Amino acid sequence: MASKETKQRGRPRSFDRETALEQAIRSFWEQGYEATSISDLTRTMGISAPSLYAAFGDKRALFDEAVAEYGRLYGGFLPRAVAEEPTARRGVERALREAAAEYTLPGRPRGCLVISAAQNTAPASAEVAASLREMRLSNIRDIQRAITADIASGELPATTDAAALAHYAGAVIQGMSQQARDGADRTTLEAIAELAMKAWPETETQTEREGAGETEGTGKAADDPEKEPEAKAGKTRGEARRTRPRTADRP
Amino acid sequence: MASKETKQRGRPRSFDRETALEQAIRSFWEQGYEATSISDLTRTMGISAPSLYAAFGDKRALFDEAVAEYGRLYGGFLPRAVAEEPTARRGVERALREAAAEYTLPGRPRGCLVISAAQNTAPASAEVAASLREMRLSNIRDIQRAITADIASGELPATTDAAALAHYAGAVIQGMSQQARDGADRTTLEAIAELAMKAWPETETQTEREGAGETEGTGKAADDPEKEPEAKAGKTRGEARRTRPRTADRP
DNA sequence: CGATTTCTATATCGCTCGCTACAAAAAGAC
DNA sequence: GTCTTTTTGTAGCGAGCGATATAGAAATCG
Repeated sequence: MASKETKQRGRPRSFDRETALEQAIRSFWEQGYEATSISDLTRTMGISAPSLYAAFGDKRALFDEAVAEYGRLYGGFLPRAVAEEPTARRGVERALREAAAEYTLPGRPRGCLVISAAQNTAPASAEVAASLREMRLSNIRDIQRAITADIASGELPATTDAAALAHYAGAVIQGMSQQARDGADRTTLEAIAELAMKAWPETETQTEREGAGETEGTGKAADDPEKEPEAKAGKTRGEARRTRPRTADRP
Repeated sequence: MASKETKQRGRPRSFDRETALEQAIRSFWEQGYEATSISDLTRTMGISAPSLYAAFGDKRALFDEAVAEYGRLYGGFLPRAVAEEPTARRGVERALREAAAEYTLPGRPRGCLVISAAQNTAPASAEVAASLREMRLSNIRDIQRAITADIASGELPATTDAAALAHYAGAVIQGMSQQARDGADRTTLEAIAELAMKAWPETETQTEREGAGETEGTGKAADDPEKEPEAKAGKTRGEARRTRPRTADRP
């Protein structure tokens, strides 16, 4: 099945679907779901309404596809950082640092589409709001899972309140998104992120290790956001954190 | 000067203007500016459209009045806390604590109208968005001013980055608002607030400092020795409640 | 009592919304 | 070429938007 040899029969599409989707992402990212009208979309995507509906379904389907692509291209840094770093602290620290950069990159809408595109939602689009809220809660659950694992492994004190710490980190990220929309620059957001990490509980085994002179060497390279496509940025990453080396940092 | 003794000449208004405004606040608070339609408003306010326009002007004027009244009734706790507490730390700490309560009070829309009602804004209402953004920035400037004063007085280390610390506090508050909208309960928000304060710089003169009497400590000493036993719904009127004296933060 | 003033309800206005018929246009299949 | 399939632009659907014209209802004034 799925032989792509057969040529399209009818008149070929005169626009690039991915480019058009990219423009739709920008519109939704900047204005949110409700406030982005079909005529906004047809203008920025450079196509007519019937072409839009033929290629993407309806407004809701286009938005869903835009959100999925947004997660693949822009918004996946948080679950990625949490999944890839060996400790929750470093994961959150990296996520906050990357958020500071991602939320303020020149030439992009500011802040996080998922955080901001659902608000101001009329009852008619309650489904959209609920869907995006679920994504935000899922991100917080991801963080909480990492924290719980660190408590179990002794990386964090047994007295740590995992849920509270996770919600704190989520709040800081959401607050940073809000402030980015309000014009805060990258430096300001980075300062916020750095301050926020001062609230993180002391590492249980802080004094004993620290011998491995890793410090900067690898961190610099692993710092670059949006590098690997990360197959699916979707949710339901049940055991995504099994990559924890648990042996300090660097072999 | 203007004597209100003169009786109204025509047919008297058949609804209570303040009650109607209160309902308008709820609608805008829950749904935001854009998503709240005139028919939403006439339904919840219990009046017809012409009555609404006669009593409040247009939708924008009604919203402005609703925001002003919101600040008077609900949203003024942050500037109040910052202004009334003797130190920025205690001001922010109190503001965060009050935000946790205010954002989740039963029978009220969740979160902060100012933070959430402007997002998802179409170009047509750019003015509204700009106006609310300016209010958020003003709140952050208030915090920053208090921090700068504390640095000058030696209450905070001279190395403290006032702007960064202020933006951090603002981000935490905005993140808490977002999470309140997403269903976080008061306990969760309080845990976030408590964690956030662990990032606050150590007080310079942590041990003594009580009798030295800085200038502004004159009348401001109305910093209430615990008299109110945790007033339940006592939301307004800046009575500074405090669970423990300023000796230490940790049990 | 009219006369005047002000509020209320009905019934829209012009506009934009998301969405879609419709037929011409452009390709492969025969 | 002719037929079939798909995309294209035009043009417009019903519904809801913010805002109003109009006329009747309810109060005070002389």
